[in-house]
Amino acid sequence: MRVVVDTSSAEPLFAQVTAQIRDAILTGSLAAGERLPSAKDLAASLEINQHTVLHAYQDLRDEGFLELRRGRGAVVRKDHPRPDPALLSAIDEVRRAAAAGGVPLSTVVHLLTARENS
Amino acid sequence: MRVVVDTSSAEPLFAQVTAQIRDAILTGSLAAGERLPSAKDLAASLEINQHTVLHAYQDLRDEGFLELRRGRGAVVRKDHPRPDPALLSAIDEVRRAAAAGGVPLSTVVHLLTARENS
DNA sequence: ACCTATTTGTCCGTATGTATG
DNA sequence: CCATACATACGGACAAATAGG
Repeated sequence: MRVVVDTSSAEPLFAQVTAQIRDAILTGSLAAGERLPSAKDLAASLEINQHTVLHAYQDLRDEGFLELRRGRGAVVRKDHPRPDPALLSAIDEVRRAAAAGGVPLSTVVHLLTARENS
Repeated sequence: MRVVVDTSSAEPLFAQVTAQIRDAILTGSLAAGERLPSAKDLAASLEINQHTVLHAYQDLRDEGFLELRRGRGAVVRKDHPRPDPALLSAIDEVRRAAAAGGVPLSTVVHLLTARENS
């Protein structure tokens, strides 16, 4: 499981971790039942605080992707959410339209994520 | 808006705050559009940490009850979730059954909330 | 246009508790 | 009994958005 963080990014560190792990699960590179590194270890390897990783883990738990247990660690749930086929095709459509219009993906990401702060 | 916390309770402080505010909203004693005290102020009046209150506020935001804005504070959303009538009647049913069987509400609460740690 | 105070958002560090193995 | 690992709480610091003067 490869995770990287960019301290200079505007995206919060915990959100970066959340997004990457969520992605790893959705793409299958993190299999159901698989155990994640402990928050302490992952934090050490990323050189960030353990709480920041725990924040990410807890968000993923709330989203239904992880099961967290004291003393045991974080495990990918077997019944974790899977992307709706309609969503996948919609994403595909966006990718095609962006490519056709010469719009860089970074712009698409910006349009997609821009919102009133929450 | 009256909130109290019990430090000796097994329920986490932030969860106590979350539950009481959620309840106040659902019962209407906290009206939509109403502004909550700042996390700092509420924390001071409860003699707990500001972060603990913020944790509660952010949970309630995630549940759709509050809108949080920097510099502005926490406001009850106009379109906050309302209890499903089916849920309310189910709760009523539980209350009747418990009363009929002489089961104390504390037992019902225990049965209802007992679960594997999350 | 500027400055200040307020308020939430994030991150770090530390400490303690609790469940697991 | 002991080590591991998540859970909660406290404290401090700084950033960013908002509101008001």
